[in-house]
Amino acid sequence: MAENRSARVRRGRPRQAEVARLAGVSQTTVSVVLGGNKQGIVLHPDTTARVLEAARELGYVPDPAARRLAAARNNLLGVFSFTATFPTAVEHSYYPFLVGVEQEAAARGYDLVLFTGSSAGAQSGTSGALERVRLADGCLFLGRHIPAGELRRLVEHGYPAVHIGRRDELDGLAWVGADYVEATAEVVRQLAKLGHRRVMLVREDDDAPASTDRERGFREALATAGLAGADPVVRAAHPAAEITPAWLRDRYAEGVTAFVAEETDTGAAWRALLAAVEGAGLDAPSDVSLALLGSPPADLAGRPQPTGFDIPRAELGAAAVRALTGLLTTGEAESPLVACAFRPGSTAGPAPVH
Amino acid sequence: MAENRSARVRRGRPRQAEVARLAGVSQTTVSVVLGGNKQGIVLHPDTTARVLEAARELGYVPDPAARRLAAARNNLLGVFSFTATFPTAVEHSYYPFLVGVEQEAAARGYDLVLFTGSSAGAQSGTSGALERVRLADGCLFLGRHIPAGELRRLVEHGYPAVHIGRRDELDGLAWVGADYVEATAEVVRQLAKLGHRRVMLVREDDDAPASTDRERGFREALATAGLAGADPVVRAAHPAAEITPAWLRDRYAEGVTAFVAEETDTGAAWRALLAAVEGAGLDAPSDVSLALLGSPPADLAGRPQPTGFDIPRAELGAAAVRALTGLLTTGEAESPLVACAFRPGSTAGPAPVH
DNA sequence: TTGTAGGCGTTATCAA
DNA sequence: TTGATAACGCCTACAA
Repeated sequence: MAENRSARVRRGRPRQAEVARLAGVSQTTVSVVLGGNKQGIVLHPDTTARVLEAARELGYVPDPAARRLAAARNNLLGVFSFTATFPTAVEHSYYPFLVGVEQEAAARGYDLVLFTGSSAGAQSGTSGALERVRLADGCLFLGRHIPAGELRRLVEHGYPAVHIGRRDELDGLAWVGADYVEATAEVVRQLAKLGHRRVMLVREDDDAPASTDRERGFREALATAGLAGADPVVRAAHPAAEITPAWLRDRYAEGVTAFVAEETDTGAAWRALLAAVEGAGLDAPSDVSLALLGSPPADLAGRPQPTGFDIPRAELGAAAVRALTGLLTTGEAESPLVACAFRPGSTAGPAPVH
Repeated sequence: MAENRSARVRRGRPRQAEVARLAGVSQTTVSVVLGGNKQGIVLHPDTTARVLEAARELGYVPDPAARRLAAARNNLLGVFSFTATFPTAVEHSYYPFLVGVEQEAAARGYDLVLFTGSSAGAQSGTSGALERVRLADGCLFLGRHIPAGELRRLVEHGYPAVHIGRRDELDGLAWVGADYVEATAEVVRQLAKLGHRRVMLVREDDDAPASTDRERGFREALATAGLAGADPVVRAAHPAAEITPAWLRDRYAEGVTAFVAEETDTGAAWRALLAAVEGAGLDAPSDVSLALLGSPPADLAGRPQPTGFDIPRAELGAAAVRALTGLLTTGEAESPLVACAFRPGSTAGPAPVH
């Protein structure tokens, strides 16, 4: 019987009606009082006090589903990642973003719901998994490969959504992202200032915005510095195989004195660059300068700090929450770009007299 | 007006009633058909087909809030940690648990609500922060210092709660924990098998269950192996200061050939042990054998694998979810102990002929 | 100043 | 086989 199940399930979960009974008022009054009395209704202070006390005593917490259904808000923010949020391999995790998300959400009085729709346990690709997020007032999305169709549906229906990471292909989807263009340009400017005239970028063979933004910043800064020349960009599908000591020696012989690597999940490009330099019998930063457009992989954290920039992941998470709450309250999101801080590091130095 | 807001929110989002109208059936029939007809009601195939077709045509997707409200369960599990769930300082301390929690929750169709001790609900008053977890159907707790008073209140109210880590002092609180007693005993047995007759345990000066369990397993195994002797346990409040090369040399001179360290947050005991052995001019495993009751700190991951055991953190998280969902559905939790796998490692070897 | 009544979208019961 | 009808918990005009 429904009665039985309900009674069992809601055991220990008081409802407004019970608070009302205890306080000796109507359920409506409880709703008004606990709702902060936005309507400005004049209530007797005693009534208010009794209701609050009763709610406290019972440990009343509003049911999020009911709140949402009544066309009100939940104070729940969703987080949905297209891969598991906590994958076994820490290096693929969104943990650093969550640090900022959690802090900013808490500061603004929102609770966080982690929708597990796409973790390993769930039937992957289950269509409709995204719909669950509608339990929350709005949702943050992250991950490389988004189910565009489902997400589009949500956005078109006016559901507040913010993607962490630039995402232009979905019209109307708000996003926050790191300003890779500017951050990369700054790295190039620094190298130019150190006297480097020929700089090369090693990037993945992937057209993610994060990659193309870096390349754009790279090329623009080269042009501005008057360093445009032979094609300065290498796309490496398998960096370890392509960025060899021989390759590096050839570039060096041609006059290239600085190499810049894109940050990737595995850090493959950076690893290959380090190995190639060592294999070529060269030294950074005395012979060649190296820079990394992002952070080094965890297992290389002990090595000398790469010159480059840090992606402010926590700050991005916080900015995403601000954008989402902005969408929720004023209907408009704030500026989507977050600056990356330049990291001097110790892998770049003055260009050698060649 | 409420009408307006509701209308705006559900714009373009068909309801079962509309599917019913299009299919020429009642809304109930739609619910039954789309719900997979769990009740086994005999339906005319044509009816079913018409409903499905109408739903497809309209792009019907159920409203998660309404669904959860009607089901009288939100399928929301809380995860509460007294220190920030996403600590920046303590590197990923809860991360491994969350991996298992997320997977198991996803597999069972639950979403996660993330709470932190410092910020839950963002109320300025910290007291009562725990009450917010009632938003979820049940909650997982982790961390060393959970406020017992508040937690007791929840448990006494019949709120389903499971603690990750043994926690006996709170009557009626369910928990899951690693079987440190057995795992530690196994390490001692292995050392005994290698010929060690005198083994010492270095533990923290803290009475957390995780510590006392290890000590118990240690002593029991020693007794069973007939190796009981002078007090084999050292409590070190500041391992670095107490476990010195001189101290180690003295023990070695007394005939101690194997040292076992407890795993701690910082890995201080293990660090001190390694440093002391090196400082004493000894080598592991040729001179002395070392074992670690847990995993090494991240920055020592490159070093040789310590002999010892791995705490199955992900498995613990998963077990906690199973226990909690068991509480939610059948009212009873399953077996709380999870076995740790012995890790051979390379820091222990045959006892030297002394 | 407080209470009544209706509805949000879904599920489940029970009569037709 | 299908269709009223009543919850689920909360919010909010509106009446008292």
